[in-house]
Amino acid sequence: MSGKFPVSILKRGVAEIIVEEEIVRLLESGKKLRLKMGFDPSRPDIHLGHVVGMRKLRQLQDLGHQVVVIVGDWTAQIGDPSGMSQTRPMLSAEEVRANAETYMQQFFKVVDKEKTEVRWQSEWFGKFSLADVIRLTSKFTVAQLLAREDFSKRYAGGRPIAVTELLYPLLQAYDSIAIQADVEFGGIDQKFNCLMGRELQQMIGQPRQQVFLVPLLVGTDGQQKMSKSLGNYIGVEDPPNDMYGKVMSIPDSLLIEYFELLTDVSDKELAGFKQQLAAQSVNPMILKKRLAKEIVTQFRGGEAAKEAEADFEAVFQKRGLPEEAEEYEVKGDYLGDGIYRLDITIALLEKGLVKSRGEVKRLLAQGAIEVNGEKIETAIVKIPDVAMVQVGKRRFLRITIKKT
RNA sequence: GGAGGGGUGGGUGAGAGGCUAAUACCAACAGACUGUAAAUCUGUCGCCUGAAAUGGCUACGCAGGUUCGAAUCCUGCCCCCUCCA
Repeated sequence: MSGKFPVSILKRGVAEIIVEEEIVRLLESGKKLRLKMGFDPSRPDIHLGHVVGMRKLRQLQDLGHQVVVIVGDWTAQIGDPSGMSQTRPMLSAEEVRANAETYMQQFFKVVDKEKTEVRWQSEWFGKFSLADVIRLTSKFTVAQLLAREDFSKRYAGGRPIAVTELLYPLLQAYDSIAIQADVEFGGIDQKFNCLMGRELQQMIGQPRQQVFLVPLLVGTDGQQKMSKSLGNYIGVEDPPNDMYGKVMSIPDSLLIEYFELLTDVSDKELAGFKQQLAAQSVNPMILKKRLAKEIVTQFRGGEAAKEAEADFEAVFQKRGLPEEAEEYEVKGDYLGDGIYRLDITIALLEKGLVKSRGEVKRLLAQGAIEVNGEKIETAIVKIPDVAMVQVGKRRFLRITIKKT
């Protein structure tokens, strides 16, 4: 693990490194580094935004370094009782455990489990006394904490800042001491917290950790950072078809960024893509399909990616039908000649394709429902014993008549 | 302890007794177009009944009240925020 390492590790998909020279020195020293990554178990689902940093961890693991994941169970159980931040609900121990489990299982889709140590925050905070807490806080001033952009803005704007919020950076900083982190990873929005860790380590005489910050991935809306609560995310657990489709739904302008942060497509090839896009010599759709396939392959394997692509082509490019669809069985009135009559509303409702009867009416009025390829105007249809119902572009239901 | 501001549909945020199921924007959904679930344009966007005009129900923090009629007025309560102590 000593000596050489690919420069791209420090260049591609990196927002900021503090301090770059030091980290280079560490990497060259041959020391097995402890790479810290925190995880907030109040939200267990991993999406592509997290994957950016996870890929970095993996790259460094492949050089022989050690990942230390910290499950923030202790802070998650405290939550943020002020209710100031909805991202910090108070969780029970069981919830935390369950979340951690699903999280880790997703985490290891990218990060090498063999080279990962999982630590629980309560290992050290569980033993903390009030005196310890006060001792910890006494190392910092309010001004120091307010230096964080998020806080200073709110303070200046007269908006509330909960005391617990002020404390979180300190706790996170202490985590670095507890596990003796050499490098902490996080999104660029974690910069302040990570730097606190660095300072605190120095105060107690531990070598200061380096800080490795990755960019925040913009979500499918092309505007805001990817996050579950904004609904602009692509989850690593999303079914292949959804994952593929969601990637196809990102704005064209995000293409290069996604390739850069989420795939192993070489820098050289990337440069080519950029050029082609600029020269408009390629339809962005073609590149986006490549991207979608790459991403689905990472999480679901090549086979699933191929199928997802085939379905996408069939459904959206040829306006056809997917290979598989939800099944629904009902009785229908037999009209003779192998034709049945039934009201598809119930089926759509029960299968969750629509939210209400009102929605069915709206969709009908908009010509959005097809049965066996024909637009219908009322929910009462005459069909043979099997019918494929399509609602909009991407909702499908196969209805079969139950024979009694 | 004191002074002031506020709680409206998924979000932001108007409305200050009937014209309001509630402006606008965003999101979402649909249609058209496109080799994309990109972009763009158009439309829809509480629930239920009906083919539909219509009708019923639920909704503007909670509980009551005034009124023919309230998100809008009154009373009590709960919650949130800011500032001064």
